[in-house]
Amino acid sequence: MTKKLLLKDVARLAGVSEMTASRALRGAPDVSAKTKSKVEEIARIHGYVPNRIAGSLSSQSVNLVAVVVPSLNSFVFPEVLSGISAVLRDSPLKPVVGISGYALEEEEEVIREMLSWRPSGLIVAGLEHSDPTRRMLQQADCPVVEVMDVDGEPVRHCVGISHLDAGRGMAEQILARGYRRIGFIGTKMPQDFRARKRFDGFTDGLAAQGVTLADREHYSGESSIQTGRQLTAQMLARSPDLDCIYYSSDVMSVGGLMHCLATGLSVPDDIALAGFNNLQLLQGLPKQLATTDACRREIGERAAKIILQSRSGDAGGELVFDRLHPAISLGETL
Amino acid sequence: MTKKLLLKDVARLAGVSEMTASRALRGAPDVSAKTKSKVEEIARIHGYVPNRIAGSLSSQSVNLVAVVVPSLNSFVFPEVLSGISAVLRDSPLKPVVGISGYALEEEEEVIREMLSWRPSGLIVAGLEHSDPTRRMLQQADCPVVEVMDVDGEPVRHCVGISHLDAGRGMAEQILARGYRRIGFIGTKMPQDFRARKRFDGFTDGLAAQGVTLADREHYSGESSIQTGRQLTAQMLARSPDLDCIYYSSDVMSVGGLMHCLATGLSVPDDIALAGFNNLQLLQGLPKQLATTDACRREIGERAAKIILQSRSGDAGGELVFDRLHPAISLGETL
DNA sequence: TACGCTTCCGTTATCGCTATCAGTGGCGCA
DNA sequence: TGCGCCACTGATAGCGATAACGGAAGCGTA
Repeated sequence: MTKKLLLKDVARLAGVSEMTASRALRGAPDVSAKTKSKVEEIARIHGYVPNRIAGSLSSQSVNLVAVVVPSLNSFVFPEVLSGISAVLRDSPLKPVVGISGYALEEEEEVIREMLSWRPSGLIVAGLEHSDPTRRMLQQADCPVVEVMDVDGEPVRHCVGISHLDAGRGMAEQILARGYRRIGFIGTKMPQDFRARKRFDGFTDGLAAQGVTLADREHYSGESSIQTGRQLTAQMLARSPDLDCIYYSSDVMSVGGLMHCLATGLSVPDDIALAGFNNLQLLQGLPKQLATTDACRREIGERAAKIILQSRSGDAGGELVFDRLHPAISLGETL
Repeated sequence: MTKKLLLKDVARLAGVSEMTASRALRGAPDVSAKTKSKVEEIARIHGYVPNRIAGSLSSQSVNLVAVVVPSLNSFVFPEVLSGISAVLRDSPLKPVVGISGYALEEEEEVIREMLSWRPSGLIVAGLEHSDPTRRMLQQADCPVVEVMDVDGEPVRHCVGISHLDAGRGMAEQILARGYRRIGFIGTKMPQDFRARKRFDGFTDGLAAQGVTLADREHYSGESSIQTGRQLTAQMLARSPDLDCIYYSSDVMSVGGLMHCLATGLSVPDDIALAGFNNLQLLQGLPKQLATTDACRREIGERAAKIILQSRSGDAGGELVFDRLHPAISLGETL
């Protein structure tokens, strides 16, 4: 923990001006190879770490992309992130993650914090925001992409899938395969807008063919295999005549499958199961669970590309509204 | 996207000086209640977002704690993170996550990037670093905590468990229950130092009682249930007389369990299984898998507390070396 | 009235780096 | 020789906020 080392120290030690040292370290042009290597050498030896706060203030540019997601525990957002990282990898931009915890007020706080660092872009999950948040997004002087969902009014760019359609689509598949006594297990609605949309789409899809939900259960807190298993057990105890359960998340449907394995229920003969997301988690289970792919990685990739494009000169840049089309895989449980 | 709004604009609109506006918005003292609410009102109406880059440069303080972990996909680090977040929640500090991808060069880059933002603290997973990284950590003028592991020489503070002991402990348990034909499935060593230590501890523990590994398999890439299942199938095909497999991660042992479920092998009668981490994922499976708790959340909490403490005046602050003691749970698979 | 104290607000000087522009020396060419 | 141009380097002026101090009222007390 020696004295703080500043650019001017490096410059002095290298026998050049601050400006030249700055240019050398940033790889800016107009520095002779000899000078450059001398400065780099000095910086390396002394372990100089530039102060990006000062640098960014001066250059009015920050090489960060803010990414705001509801949670990292839920298995779903890390994959969006890796899509983003992959695209940003060979660009000067780096992603920075903020967690909103499925709460609009917290989201507002996190986004305000993020924007106060003047990032080069902002990617945020979901279309639903508090009014102040929406205003911040509108006024932000960087590209903003709302991801995951397309059912609503984006502030600016948008990449996602229709969760309404996803729910509806699964309803159709389930009905087409003859199931009629159908249950639903999902998160408490106010927290997770996309889960609500899937639910609405699902009941819509059932209603279109005159079917109504036979049972439903809403839980709060993070989804987990255990919760899925418990709620499935409860629901089947309460409504033993169900022939199919639709879950708002794969993690939960895995729990359902575990219940069936443990109690000897045959899937899908005794009970059919379907989830949502197409999590990596589903690979390797004894039965391939039915699910809808949420295009998570692709959403991340596209969002990052939008940021890169709107940055690269293209003054303004087209407003992107990217609606991806998720594929249902029936697996072996429908 | 109106013109950028600066503090001076807010000040002008509120009819006060920049300094007063700054104080009002930060909740600093020496501002009358009336003036304060007026400034806040103006700021709110116009959606002013302070520029923290300028603010931090001026005040020489940044309310961020850098957290560098190898991955977010692996199920293990999100929980460390939530421990950190929980402790930091009611402090002015906020965690910022960086991903090192199990590669020392990338870690070096990420840490350099992080430190260039002059955070109030740095938490990094693991004790193994490149030389330049180690030098940066030593010179950093903020508290530094290396977490997860205690088998080695920390640069400064350290919170974690002994993975050597964890491996050794599991070996003892396995031997105590009479297993002798033992296999190991884990990640490729150069990538994951803690997995290697568990492996070393494990073989040590076996050797202490004259047992050697009957088979072993190393994979690269992220751990997954599917990989666990495949490698288990391969290993059992190759070495059908194994009576126990130890995995370097729970995700993998779940895969092993899935293989057994699918092929009708009885656990632990035909084959015993044990993993590591005590992931939440294990809850709700048909069989409770044997594992070692890695104290992930507690590690995160303690690390964050160290940061908070060394910040709060305590000039210097004691050097903390916190060795937690993980508990083995035998579950139903040993 | 004079003096001290508190309360509140403004002026000035950075913070550490980079954009900008103004040199400086060397070289080619007329 | 003189001029222009190129390659490189340095001096100056910010970037947008805050720290530190200085001052102007308002009030109580002697």
